[in-house]
Amino acid sequence: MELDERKLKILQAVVRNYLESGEPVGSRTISKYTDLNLSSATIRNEMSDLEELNYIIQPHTSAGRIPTDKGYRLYVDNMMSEKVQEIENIREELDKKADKIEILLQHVAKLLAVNTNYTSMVSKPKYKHKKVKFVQLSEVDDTQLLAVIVIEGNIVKNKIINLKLPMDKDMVLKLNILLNTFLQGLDLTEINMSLIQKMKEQAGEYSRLVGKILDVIAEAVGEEENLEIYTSGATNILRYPELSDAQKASELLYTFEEKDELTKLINNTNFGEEMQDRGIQVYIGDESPLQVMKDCSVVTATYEIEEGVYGKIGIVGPKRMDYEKVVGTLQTLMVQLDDIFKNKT
Amino acid sequence: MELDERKLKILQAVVRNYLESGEPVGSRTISKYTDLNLSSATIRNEMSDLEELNYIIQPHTSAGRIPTDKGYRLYVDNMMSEKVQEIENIREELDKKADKIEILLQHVAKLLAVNTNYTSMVSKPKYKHKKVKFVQLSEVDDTQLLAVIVIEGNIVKNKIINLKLPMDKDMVLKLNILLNTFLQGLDLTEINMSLIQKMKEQAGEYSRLVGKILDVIAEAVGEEENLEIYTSGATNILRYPELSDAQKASELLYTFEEKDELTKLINNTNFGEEMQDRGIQVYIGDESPLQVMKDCSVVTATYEIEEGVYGKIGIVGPKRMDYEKVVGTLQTLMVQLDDIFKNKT
DNA sequence: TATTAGCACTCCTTAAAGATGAGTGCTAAC
DNA sequence: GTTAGCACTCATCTTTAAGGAGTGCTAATA
Repeated sequence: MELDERKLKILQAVVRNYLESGEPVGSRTISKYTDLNLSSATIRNEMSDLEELNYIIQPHTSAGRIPTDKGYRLYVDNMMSEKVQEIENIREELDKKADKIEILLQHVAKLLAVNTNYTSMVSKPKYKHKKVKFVQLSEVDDTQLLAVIVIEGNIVKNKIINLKLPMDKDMVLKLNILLNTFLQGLDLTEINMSLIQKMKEQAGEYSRLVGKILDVIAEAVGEEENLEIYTSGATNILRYPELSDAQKASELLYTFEEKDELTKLINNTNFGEEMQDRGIQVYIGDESPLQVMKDCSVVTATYEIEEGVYGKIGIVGPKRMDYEKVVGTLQTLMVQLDDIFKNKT
Repeated sequence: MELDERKLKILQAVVRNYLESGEPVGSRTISKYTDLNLSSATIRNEMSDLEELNYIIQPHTSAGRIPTDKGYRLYVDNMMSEKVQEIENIREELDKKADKIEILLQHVAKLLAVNTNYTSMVSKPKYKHKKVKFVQLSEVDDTQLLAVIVIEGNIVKNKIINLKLPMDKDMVLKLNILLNTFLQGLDLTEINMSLIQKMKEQAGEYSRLVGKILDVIAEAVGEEENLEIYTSGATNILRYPELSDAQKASELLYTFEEKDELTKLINNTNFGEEMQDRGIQVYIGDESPLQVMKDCSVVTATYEIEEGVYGKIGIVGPKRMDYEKVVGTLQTLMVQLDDIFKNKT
């Protein structure tokens, strides 16, 4: 059975109302709230139908209705097709901080949390198949070497290496040439055992040092792998009574504190269901990849900082989330971020 | 009026008991709990005295007693003088991660939180009057320069600088020499305008580049200034009913999420009241420098990673904190950290 | 036929009213 | 100085009742 215009409007009214109040909404409220000019009795009949169709549900007899996951879903799908455009001046805020990507992202997270009153999370972009761009050893002092590695995306890693014996200046130069000749332009998977063997041979007595440096490279690249996540506004969940009972709140907050669970969310790119614009995905209740969030809704968006290098931004809140605002904000943010990254490069 | 042995023992019993249960403790409980072999009636008389002296208090008539801040204070002071020594094998845990100081400290925070079931925080050590140890410019490619700065304490900072025109290799070399000659061994306050002027003169057409690099240095050092704080186990506060009502919990959690308030705690080194060993300080209730923590107790300890370079570790929990354990754990931890830093340098 | 008014009914929420019990203070006896 | 005993207080828990929001159904209406 298809929903006619009127049922749709009523459903929408129920959802909207519930978003604001968090209380089950009754027929009389809808009757007044909408411009349908129908009596509560008529609404009741329609609501009864909607309940039968599993879009809304009564928490108990003689209570108003609240949307089911299916109801939210319909609402979201419907709403998404409408043009949402709130050009905000988020941009200004961002420009100030656009210097270091970590700080920028942390800032983005905060901005989102403050703007929406939900919890936000931002993942650091994942560089895949990063190539080594540049390697350099320098003497800091007699017994300390500094190894600097630049990989694609201008990620710079460094490590201090302690030496037992002072090193010849010429040797440092030689090693530098050796390292760069061998490694430049290579991707981590291409640095294999036979290559390492060759390098060590050429390094002669310093073969152990070369080994160490390669370790640093591996570590540097690897570190980037286990993707970092920045969160903000975790305490916002306490604003919503339906999430803030001791048990749930505690679990949720713990998840945000520990963060490692969140990677599941970030990695869950379900291309099939992906939304049209900018990869915005909405998970409602059980749809979420995370069990702890079964009473929440999660909205994620993908941002791209350069070809093939992307990260995710997410909002976690109660099911009665203000989807319009969240999706709108995320969309604007995506545009802004795009801009910033384009102009930067 | 001085407390006699027996009163002290009773007070101690009240505190201990309350630490465990979180409930007001009655006379009968004490009568059984201690080895004083006194009837509950006697205990009642003594408790009545203790109440008059403001060491304990009744939340309401016909309830047991709970310690006042003053009572806790006496307990802590008394307990601290006793030798607490629980050599734990925290060490093992730490060694694994002792690589990057950020990771180490984060790990310390987590370890503490897990071990104590309270919330922990660790501040990154503050390097004062850091001297520039080494500066290096390298060409990454035609239009990108990499500036690396090593400052005392082996803190490495780097920044990619985009060039409009490719740069001569010789020039890079020259600039490197220039930078190092001028800057090595200098402290930030010593890099003044006249010095900068001189350097720019010598750099000729690249004076703007020198300016940029100096900016990077300033930024690098400055960044280190606003001290970072790592926290762990913030959700632990929800374990304690007296802290976990919506209002308090929310404020506390927010404080831990935002962190910037915490600097007040970290910076509050009150040398007057400092504890004998290793600068352990205990703030009970209102004694805390932070208003939000007026219902908590805070224990902080200072660690030193090298002469004059120190950071702080803190534990925040309910007033009925297991002071013995916390102080003990902190002491052990201090020893371990000392060890690690000594061996590393 | 679709809409609406009216009414009985359900069941959550809140408040009030006991019942319970832990713990005290006091007194009198040991 | 210590202790047993007992009346008394007051939070907490349980029960009960009142209130009210909202529904479903039926019958009347346009």
